[in-house]
Amino acid sequence: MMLLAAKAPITFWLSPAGNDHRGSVNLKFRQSFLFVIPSSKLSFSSLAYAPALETKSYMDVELDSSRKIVEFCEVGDLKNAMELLCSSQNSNFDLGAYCSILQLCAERKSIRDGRRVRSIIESSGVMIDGILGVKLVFMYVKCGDLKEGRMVFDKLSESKIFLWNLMISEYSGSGNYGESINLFKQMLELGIKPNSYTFSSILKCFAAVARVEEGRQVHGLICKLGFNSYNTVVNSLISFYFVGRKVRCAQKLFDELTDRDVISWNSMISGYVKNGLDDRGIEIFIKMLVFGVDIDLATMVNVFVACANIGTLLLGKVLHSYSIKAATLDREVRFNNTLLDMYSKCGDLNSAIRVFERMDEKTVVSWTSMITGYVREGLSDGAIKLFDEMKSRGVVPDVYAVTSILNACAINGNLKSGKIVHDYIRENNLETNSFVSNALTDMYAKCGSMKDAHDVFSHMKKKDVISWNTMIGGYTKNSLPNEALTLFAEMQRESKPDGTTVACILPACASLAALDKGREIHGYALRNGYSEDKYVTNAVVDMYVKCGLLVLARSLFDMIPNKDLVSWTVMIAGYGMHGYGSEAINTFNQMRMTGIEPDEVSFISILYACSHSGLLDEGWKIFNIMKKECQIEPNLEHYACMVDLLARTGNLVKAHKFIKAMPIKPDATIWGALLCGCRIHHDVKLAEKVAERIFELEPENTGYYVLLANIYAEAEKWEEVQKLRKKIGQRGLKKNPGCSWIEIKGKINIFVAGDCSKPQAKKIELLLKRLRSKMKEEGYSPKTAYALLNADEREKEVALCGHSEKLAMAFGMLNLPPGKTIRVTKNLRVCGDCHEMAKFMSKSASREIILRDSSRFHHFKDGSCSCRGYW
DNA sequence: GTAGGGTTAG
Repeated sequence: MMLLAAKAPITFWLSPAGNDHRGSVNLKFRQSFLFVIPSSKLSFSSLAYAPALETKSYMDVELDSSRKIVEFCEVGDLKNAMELLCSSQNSNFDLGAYCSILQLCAERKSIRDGRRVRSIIESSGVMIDGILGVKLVFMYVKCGDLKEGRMVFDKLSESKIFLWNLMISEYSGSGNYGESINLFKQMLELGIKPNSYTFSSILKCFAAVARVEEGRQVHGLICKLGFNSYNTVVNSLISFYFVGRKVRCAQKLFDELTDRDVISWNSMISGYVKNGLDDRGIEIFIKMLVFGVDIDLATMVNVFVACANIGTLLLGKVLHSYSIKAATLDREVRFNNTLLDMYSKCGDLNSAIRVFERMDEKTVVSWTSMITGYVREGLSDGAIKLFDEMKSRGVVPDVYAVTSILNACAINGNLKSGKIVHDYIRENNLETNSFVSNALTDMYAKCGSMKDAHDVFSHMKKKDVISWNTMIGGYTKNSLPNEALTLFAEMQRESKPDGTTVACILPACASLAALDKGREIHGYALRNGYSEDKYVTNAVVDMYVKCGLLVLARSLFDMIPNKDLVSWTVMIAGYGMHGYGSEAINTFNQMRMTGIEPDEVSFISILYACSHSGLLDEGWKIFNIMKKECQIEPNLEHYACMVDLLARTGNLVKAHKFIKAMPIKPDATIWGALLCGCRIHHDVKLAEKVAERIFELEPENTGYYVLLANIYAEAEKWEEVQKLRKKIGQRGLKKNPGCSWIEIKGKINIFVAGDCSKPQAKKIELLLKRLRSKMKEEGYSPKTAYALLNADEREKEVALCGHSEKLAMAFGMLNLPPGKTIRVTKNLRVCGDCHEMAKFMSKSASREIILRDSSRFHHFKDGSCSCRGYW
């Protein structure tokens, strides 16, 4: 006795008598037993014991062992079958034994045993072909090794239709539809006749890769070969046509099918539901009941999905009780998952919770559906709690659960929870999934942390269009339009922007008043067929409104065939911004006449429009409509509009009273609106009172200190101005620097107050000086109060000349062709002196100037401004 | 006999 190999598992030869027969190989092979003992079990005692094993002649062993292996396999005892196969090595086990054991390996998905069986067969010299080939391929594909299975399949001298079908369905199951189709074509070329199994598998493949035309040809072949009366084949055809959106073809096949089974009915319901025709799906279901067809799990799952899509809670409830009475489906986890999802989508979270709590078995899908239900109801905290509970119960979150909870954190702005989820994602390597990393980016963006968002985004190996859109939209919504535009330019080099990209980037153009860029993107949307998308059209109108092209915006708005609430709101807000209050009201009334009722946002737009046009009575009327006709409780923003309206129109005392009578606690914005009014109507006393309240509420907001300082300056109370300046300095507050910009030939030129470093600075200075002296000649005097410096008039005048909006306007005069409208945007409110100068410029140079400040638009033409003082 | 058609979430 001796060891032949030292590697695990150790194989050694043992002669029946314990003698070494190595001298005669053939003899030894026939008369020996092959032992395969794992090295860990190899010990002196087992070696010592081995020679004492009972021995028989090889013929007896072979018959006995084959029969015994089959018997072991029949009772499912793979362990003993394997032990016997391995321990009694001989070349002549019968095929039945090999087949049985390969079959069992396949059922148990034990590729290790399967491979061992294969090596034993091969070392015994038996050819792998015929039935053995079939079994071996079957074993490999069932154990998940499609590649090895294919290699064996390719070597077989001839293959029965069964194996072709097996390979086709396995490739299809692993998502490799192309290879399934290749095999199908190959078998047709070889003259192998497909059967009903082939057709039902292959139709799914043609549907999955949307090769509808080829699928139709297969339909032709089915008819030619006479398989068009097989219900399995027709059922597959029905599904195929539904996937290809050929609803009528599917219905026709169903109508002509005499031998309908439950799957035929279910296919019809599911097909209609997947084509968005939920009503038709439910109709089929009702017919099914009328015909007395027994429903099953798939029926109810489809029907609940239809109810969820329609949002018909009542029908959902009826069907819930029906299905419990008709069958015992409510123990099925899939049934309950769909059911609770239906309840939550129909807005009945409590019923969903009841279903959830009664479930014996809860899978990650059940938990995810509940989490999504909570998110849907805006209960993000509850969603986060559920997620933690799920984890503590040992349910492992998958990609869906993680994206759903990230969505909850995003909606809630809960950065802390979001970061904990991110840690979990990192630990479990889920970041490689693009859904997860897109959801992570979105969560960070919605929580306002664009740095973290960019971190996730930049580490993504594969960025899809959603990744780009999320990031660009994130920058836009976080008021970082320049970053959005830079990323958009980068995206154009690496990926193709879609309609969503356009809808995400246009607000950035709007906020920068980057008209040329906006036009370019609008053109891109038109060329690529995105201009039908309602998000795009609304964003286009909004962009033109905010870039000052109100007339164009209106004509594009008129061309929108199905205006939704957002379209109307954009237009109303547009009129408001440009000071066309009565047009805003007309549009508002038109909207209501078409049956669209305003929401909170559109009320803000219309109230804002009234206040910027001084329409006091109309504003009040709308404020009352909001409460009485639309049952919308006004929020802080609505109150702020009303205070603004009262204060602007000079009703300062009324405004003050209105604030005191508010049912909700006023914030700094409300008092700020009153403070603005105090400035317009020069009420220093009230201003001081109001400012005191504001400084308590928002001590860090520099804007209000500046506003009060302006009020003092206009009243020439220089001491007070000085005090306030000191206060600002002590608190370490810095005045937000005024900055204006103008786009020329697509390039945005930014000017900061007093900035002399710009190109053409000398020319600009000269132009402004000339204009100033001309203004003086015609009787204008500079509004030096706006200079806010306790200096002499001459110095103030110099300071005024450095205002950013003047620099930008002058730059426009110098660089735009004569007659072309000058469009300037400013980050703060326009200064009174600049406002005067713009009026003058528009007249003396006969040029329209459109100035957008942080509050509204000013159209200057022939020496007057559209704001008529309301700003 | 082994293979096929309908089944929940973002």
